[in-house]
Amino acid sequence: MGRWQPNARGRLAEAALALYSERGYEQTTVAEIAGRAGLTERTFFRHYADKREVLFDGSGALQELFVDAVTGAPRSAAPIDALAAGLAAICPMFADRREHARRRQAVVMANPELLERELIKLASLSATLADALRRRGVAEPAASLTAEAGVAVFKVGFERWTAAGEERELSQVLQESLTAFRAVAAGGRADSAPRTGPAAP
Amino acid sequence: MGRWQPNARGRLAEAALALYSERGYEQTTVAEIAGRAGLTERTFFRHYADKREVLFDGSGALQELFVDAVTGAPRSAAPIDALAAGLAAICPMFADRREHARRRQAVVMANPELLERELIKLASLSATLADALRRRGVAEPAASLTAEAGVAVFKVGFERWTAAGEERELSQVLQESLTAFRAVAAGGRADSAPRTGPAAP
DNA sequence: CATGCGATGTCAGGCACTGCCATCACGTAG
DNA sequence: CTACGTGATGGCAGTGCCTGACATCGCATG
Repeated sequence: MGRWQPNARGRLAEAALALYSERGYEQTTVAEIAGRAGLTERTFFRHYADKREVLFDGSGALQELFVDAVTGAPRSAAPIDALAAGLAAICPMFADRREHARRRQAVVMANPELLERELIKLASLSATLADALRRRGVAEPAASLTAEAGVAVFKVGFERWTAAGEERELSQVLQESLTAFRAVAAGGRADSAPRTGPAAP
Repeated sequence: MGRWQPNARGRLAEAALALYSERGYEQTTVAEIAGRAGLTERTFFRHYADKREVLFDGSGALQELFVDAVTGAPRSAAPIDALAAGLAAICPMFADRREHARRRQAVVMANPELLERELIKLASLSATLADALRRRGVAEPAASLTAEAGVAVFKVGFERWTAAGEERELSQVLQESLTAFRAVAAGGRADSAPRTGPAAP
């Protein structure tokens, strides 16, 4: 047996989520997280850059899956359809993890500092997606706008999935969000009433 | 004459932008900002909640302008057109302020902590816009997605405006971004080539 | 056994931010 | 004119996040 217990990183992440849930993010000190994981504060900061990052371990893998799927979509696919392929690719990552996602989502939404970190992760995803789209030949500002749209669909869909019942699959909710988005952008009223005239900025 | 120099808040904001530009955000201490404004560190924190907030004084007014215009759009206007009215309403706020916007933009983009704050301000704007749209009768998830789209158009357009020459007006750039966005969401290739088949998530 | 290496611990310190109390000019009641 | 309340500020101590420098310890390799 080694000198140290295995998986220190994972133990820190577990301890942090548990303590943030139990007593709140601000009321939890890094020393307490480290202590619960059987480590010291200094070691916590060797594994995670700061007190927030400990909740965002999987964001790199998510971004990689999403972007690779967009890059690998058929050359004939329109930008919005390449995005759809990316959304489909990340769904397996959350299979059997809805309960974990719910707990994490509750903690993040309850703390502005954590929400800020979540948002910059999504912005990083958006920037990388825009880059992938440009390599597919999409011009600006269409590439950036498409990427932002994809992230918006993911964000809204993911939130609805965590709030939904067990019978609704993530892939299904994301597909619905994408469909609703297409309708809105096309100028639909989204409330079954007829429309009349547009306005210009 | 009063005991204190007037406009302490504004002096702090000016000093902060100047120091963040000159020597960088991380290399600037709050005590230095306060000193440059002829005040103390303690007083800085009475005017601004933290070291980042000092760069976001106008965000409340921006949000108010945007949301009020969406709320006040004709009942007959589709959601996306109400958004266009909001985008038009905020343009005067930046008249003759492009140079200030450029300096601030450069500082914010160069520092992840400041970018996080910028993103949460935009998220707050998005949430308030979604609320305004729901009050107009727009259902979910269309309301949230439309709001996210509006913020995306503003973000992308604003960045392009700060990077553009003096002859391009903000209202013009925002209108172009909105048009590009509509095209992308409709499934356009955005690169003048014909499209073939879509994909589903 | 000697040596290097990797993960951890220990310690000192800077800086962001907060709570508490003091200060001081100004306005106003008496 | 004096006394008192008020609002913006200063001073100071304290907590917690985060970092740099150095020490420790088990393991692998020679």
